[in-house]
Amino acid sequence: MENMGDWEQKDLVNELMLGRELARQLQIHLNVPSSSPETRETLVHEIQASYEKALSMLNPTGSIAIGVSESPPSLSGSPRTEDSERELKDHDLRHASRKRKGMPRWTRQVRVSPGIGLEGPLDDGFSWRKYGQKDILGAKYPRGYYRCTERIVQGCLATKQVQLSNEDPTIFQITYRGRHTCTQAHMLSPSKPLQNQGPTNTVMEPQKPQENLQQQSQDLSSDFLSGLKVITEVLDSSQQSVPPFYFPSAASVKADNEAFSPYVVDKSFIENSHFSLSSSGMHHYSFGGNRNFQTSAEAELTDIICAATSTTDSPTIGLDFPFANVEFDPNTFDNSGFLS
DNA sequence: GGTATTTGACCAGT
DNA sequence: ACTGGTCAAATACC
Repeated sequence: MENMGDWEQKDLVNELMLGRELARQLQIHLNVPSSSPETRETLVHEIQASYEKALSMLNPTGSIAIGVSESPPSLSGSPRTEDSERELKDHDLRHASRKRKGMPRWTRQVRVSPGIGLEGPLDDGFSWRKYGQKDILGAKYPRGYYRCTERIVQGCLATKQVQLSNEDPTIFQITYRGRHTCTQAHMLSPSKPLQNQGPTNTVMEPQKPQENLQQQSQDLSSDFLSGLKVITEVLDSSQQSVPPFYFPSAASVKADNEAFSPYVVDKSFIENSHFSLSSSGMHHYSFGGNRNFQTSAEAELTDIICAATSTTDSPTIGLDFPFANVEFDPNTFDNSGFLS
């Protein structure tokens, strides 16, 4: 058994190494004329984020991590989450524990500004399928459960939960769990996110440099940003306290949407603004509606916080698997668009 | 008809 | 026993 100190130190080292690697990448990009300014900027921000994380580790009172703290780190000392997932997958997804206790998870909060239209956390480029919604004790709004659409085909166990903040309905709390093991993860590249996008939609620009930033800072490991687009419906402020809230599940929402409130997420938009990956030609999802809402370009999307929490050993974002062992996996960076 | 979502029930962890 | 997470049948949508 290892003591906490060891874990912290390990995470700190990982974070610092990550920063070093990012700096290295930046250097490479600086020497490559074809490298886009956005990429460089992203790297810079990533480096900063990495240092901030490292500092926050040294200073527990730091405000970076908000955690969704979950179960304590694995006592075995080895990052077994991924292995556990694979085991489950290998055995039988259906019979696997319904509560994936050992899954790493991190939360991201996204603010949507009513009246402006908004958007959310963007596209992570992953396709998600809603498999449940539940009222949570103490929460005003239900929580929506989404899983990677590649789950069945590729056994990808990544899932995410979306819920409106109790205190501030303008904030979406998105919790990612598990790592993407599907091909989507390998195809994503923040630097060129919308490759498959057909018509350009001005509605939302899924990948602004800043967003890349956010993404990378949250999950360097790539996979996760999840893609939601949240659109704020234009309603009167009086309605902000809002009634029923539903999550965007991709599509269906339409009918009910009308009924709900300030935030509508609706698949119908997809047509206007979509993101998606499509290696497999799956669906494009986006949350948000497009009816009376204003869209994203002006939307004030604020990624307020992102925190990563690993149930097992790495409490920091981006250190989740690949970095947990203090090894950089080129693919990881590749996924993040750091490498060509 | 195929695919995605909804929703009540079931199961596991605390 | 309670709560959160997932399953799966029913339903809706394209």
